[in-house]
Amino acid sequence: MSGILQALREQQHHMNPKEQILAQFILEHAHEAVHLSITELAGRSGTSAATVSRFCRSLLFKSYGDFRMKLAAELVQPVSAKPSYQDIVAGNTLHSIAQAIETNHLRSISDTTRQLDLTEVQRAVDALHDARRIDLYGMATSGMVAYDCQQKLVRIGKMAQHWADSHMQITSATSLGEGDVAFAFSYSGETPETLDALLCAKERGATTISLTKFGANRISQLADIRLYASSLEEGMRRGDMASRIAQLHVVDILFTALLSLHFDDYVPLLEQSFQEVKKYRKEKGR
Amino acid sequence: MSGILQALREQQHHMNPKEQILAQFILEHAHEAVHLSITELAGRSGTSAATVSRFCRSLLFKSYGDFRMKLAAELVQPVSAKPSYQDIVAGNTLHSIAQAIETNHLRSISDTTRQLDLTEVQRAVDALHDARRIDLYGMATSGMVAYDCQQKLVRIGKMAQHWADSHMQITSATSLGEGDVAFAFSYSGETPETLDALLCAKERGATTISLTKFGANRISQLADIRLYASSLEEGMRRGDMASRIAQLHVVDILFTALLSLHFDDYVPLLEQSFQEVKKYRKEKGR
DNA sequence: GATGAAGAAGAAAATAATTTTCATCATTTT
DNA sequence: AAAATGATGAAAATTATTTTCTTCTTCATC
Repeated sequence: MSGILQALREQQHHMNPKEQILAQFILEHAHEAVHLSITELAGRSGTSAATVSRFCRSLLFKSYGDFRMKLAAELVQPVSAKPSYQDIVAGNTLHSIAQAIETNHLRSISDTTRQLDLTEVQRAVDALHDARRIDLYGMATSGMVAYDCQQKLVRIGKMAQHWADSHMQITSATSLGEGDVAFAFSYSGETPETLDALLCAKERGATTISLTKFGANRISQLADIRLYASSLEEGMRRGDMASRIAQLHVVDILFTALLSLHFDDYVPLLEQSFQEVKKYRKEKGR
Repeated sequence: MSGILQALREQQHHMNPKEQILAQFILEHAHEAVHLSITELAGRSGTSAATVSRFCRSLLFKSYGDFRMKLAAELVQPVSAKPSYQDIVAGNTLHSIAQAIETNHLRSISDTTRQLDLTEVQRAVDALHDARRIDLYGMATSGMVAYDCQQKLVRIGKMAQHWADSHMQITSATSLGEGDVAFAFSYSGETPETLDALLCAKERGATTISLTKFGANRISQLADIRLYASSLEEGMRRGDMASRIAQLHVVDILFTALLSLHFDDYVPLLEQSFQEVKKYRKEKGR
């Protein structure tokens, strides 16, 4: 079980009463729900159309239609087609560990791709392309993803910075402005340091992009452009491993799209930086 | 190819002119089409909303919405149906880019798992567990992997260091000795800076581990314990993206194995570090 | 070649669906 | 207990979709 239904299950208990009822109905009758109009769904679940509409948008879908389509896409994949996420416990054999991690990573990549909103990707690509300066925020594991993204952007001549230090993140955010981009990475979407930096950047007029786990969270709520990476089930140990892979996967798609859409601008730079590294080594006597 | 798209292709030539145009557009931009409203689709395909509506109903769908949902469901392919590695060129659509990267990453993870030598993994786990100090070497993209590995090791109380700076790598390697571990990450297996550091560590008596692409290469030749991550086909552009994912995958397996085999030693530490981060934040007033 | 029948297609009207606004009610805070 | 906050549904506004109606084209027949 993954994605939308998973997010519903996790967030159900933090919802308003009627929204909980609605979430419960959808969880129990998902296959039926996707065929219902908003009014029908409201009727069947004992709520109102207004509540359903608000519900979808509070889960950060663009509309009820958007929600319904993404749910439908999620439901077509028969559960049997792919093994689901597996947790890791003490005393497993090496083989079962490798197997479980493989399953988690594969799943997390395909879930992420499936739920990727290409319109948002396009917007992110455009924002990055047009950006004067790019700031990347992320702590711990997500800091790594931010760093990876920075490396890629620098290689194509973008002015991109990542600060592992949370004070420097804020300091840097303070000097952003219109035409700049602030890109926040956070598995939970609630990391305070990352949130602060993004908020600061937004207040200065920078375009904000978020890459968080699926579902409503404070960081993506703040962002102009919202990207999501699949999350493991709540309570799963070390969910950040799969999440980090999924986030990198999204970064790869972004970067490749950026390259592909502006091939002539960037590819020569990339080639050049590769050659220069080689040349520099030769000069040192290799 | 199946269902709706197949039907469109077959029936296309028995349709009215505008419907043919519409069918053609949908066949060419299926993934885009499912995100469009009836008016948008009509606009993009050079027809009218009325035509689109009639088109859907003449194909025996209940409504445009019904058509759109079923098409969306059809476009989600099961993992098994995905092709092998794909290269990325200029001017691809976002969808094909996302698809290609997904395919590469999925493939690279399963290849890596399949070819993983669990005996070597076991040896690496033991070496890491027994290590007094662990040095991690890697440049650029592989530096990220090294950094990720360091983060994990530190969280379970290991003395692990990663230096992005090649001079510091050597400096640090110089002070290693028997009972220490030097772990080299390199996509190509030929990165001179990483090779130098590993060589230096080996000469001082440290146990050496390598994580490189498959096949003979100087770094793995030097290492006592050899791990491999799948590489994309030769000549593939930007193979380091998939390779990095594969390397992280191996790191995850290593780390999880380490945890699982010494559960009682490490898991409390991990739990503790997690709680401390939370507590520290609270004290700052959150 | 003119005439009319049949059907294709878009404009506009009608209908339906969705979102937003607004008023009400319940709950919590002061 | 009063005020403030927030949840909710009714209704209004907006938006999307379908149907109707009209025009235009094509093709068969005279």
